[in-house]
Amino acid sequence: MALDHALLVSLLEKPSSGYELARRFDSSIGYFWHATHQQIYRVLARMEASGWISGEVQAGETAPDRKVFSVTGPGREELSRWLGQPAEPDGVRDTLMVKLRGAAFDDPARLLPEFERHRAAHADRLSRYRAIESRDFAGAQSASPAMPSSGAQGASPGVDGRRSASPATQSDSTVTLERQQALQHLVLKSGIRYEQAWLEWCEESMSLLRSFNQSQSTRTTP
Amino acid sequence: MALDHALLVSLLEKPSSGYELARRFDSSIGYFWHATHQQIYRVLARMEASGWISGEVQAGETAPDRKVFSVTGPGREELSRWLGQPAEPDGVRDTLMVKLRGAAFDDPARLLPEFERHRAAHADRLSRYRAIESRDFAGAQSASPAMPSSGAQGASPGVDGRRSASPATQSDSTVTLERQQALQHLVLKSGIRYEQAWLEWCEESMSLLRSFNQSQSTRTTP
DNA sequence: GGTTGCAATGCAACTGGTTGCATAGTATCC
DNA sequence: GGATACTATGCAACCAGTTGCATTGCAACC
Repeated sequence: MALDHALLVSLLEKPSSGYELARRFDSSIGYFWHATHQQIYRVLARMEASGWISGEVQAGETAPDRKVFSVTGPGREELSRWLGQPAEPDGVRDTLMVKLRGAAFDDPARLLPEFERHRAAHADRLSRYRAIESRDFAGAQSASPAMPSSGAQGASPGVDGRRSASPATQSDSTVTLERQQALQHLVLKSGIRYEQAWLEWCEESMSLLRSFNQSQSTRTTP
Repeated sequence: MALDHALLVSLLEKPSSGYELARRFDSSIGYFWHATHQQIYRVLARMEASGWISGEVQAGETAPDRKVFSVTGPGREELSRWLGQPAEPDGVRDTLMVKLRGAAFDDPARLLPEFERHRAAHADRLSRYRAIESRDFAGAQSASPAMPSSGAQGASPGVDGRRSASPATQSDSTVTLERQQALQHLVLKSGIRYEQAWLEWCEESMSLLRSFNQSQSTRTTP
């Protein structure tokens, strides 16, 4: 499984409590790997048991206690091992595709509201990515071709771009910040490309669905 | 869950046995929704129990017996209900992203072989999609911008494009073939766009990784 | 001073998905 | 005629992921 390793990476970038990680997974890393707090707590417990991470309880004076985890030597080794190990490309799983094909046996135009919603959600993600990019990776922006890009420029949440990495607390420090940044930028750019492609496709799909709506709008329910 | 509905759609497109579905899920539908034969058999059993599908055993004379399932009235209703119901956009889950971020704490160049493999896999998918498109949707091809697009033009497997749909056996037949085809084409186009975007991003990533390789190649293992 | 709300952690039960194994017939290869 | 491979189905055990609920502590609201 890769949640373990996603958490290891996250903890290397910044030692954190379970709660913090869960919030981080709602933004930054969570854009390409999601997990609930439940799952995170369980995996953290497991990893602590196997010695990959160690937790230290910080008694909060003005806040509840929190258990902050950081990666141990064995944890780093495990990560390194995992990195070197080949893995199958992950398949895509998009429910909308199933719905599209299913719509052939129903009224396709009924899907329009659903597409509308998804378009909004993806447009929102895209604009958040762009905001992060211009905040944390200014100077090397992704090219942005002419795109509709509706509203939604809400302030991006606590994403850990530039300011995240623990300064040099980590014992060995070959970990140059530039390197880390460049890699994080790549990940972000993948998200941007993905959302762009998705939105273009969405526009195309919606036109088609609309055209169905106008011509033959038979069958409301079988 | 959506596997149930993916199977319903698949069975509407063509009544099939579990085995057949499993093979279909290795190609066509499986490009955007994967499942093992185990899972498929289990879900089929469950759906038969709830009356969404009904199976008929065909004693094979020259081959082993097979149980062919087709969608019932209640099954169609369930599909229709599901189609009308809003769903959250599915999140992306790509292990490579985790690895990229993790690579900052290891030697990033070690990821190159992995990227090479993934590039090959994605390039392969893309060319299979294109093959299907020109076979089944000739005349309305996707625009193909200048792309490296390595070799691998292997014959596409038994994907159900044009020839799939059961002619008019289905009781009601408002289901025009053109409509079904257009929707299937959309799904395919989404796959094409996705793979294109992925490959472009992959090239960019590999250049960066290579540049790391040349400059500072410190740290082989921590 | 009770209510609402958020930070922080966790248990328990369930569902979805994976892995490993078992079986049985048919076809083909050498 | 025995080995190998593919069609076709399924059980059992396990692991990953989700959902629902419970608790404690602090802060702020009115």
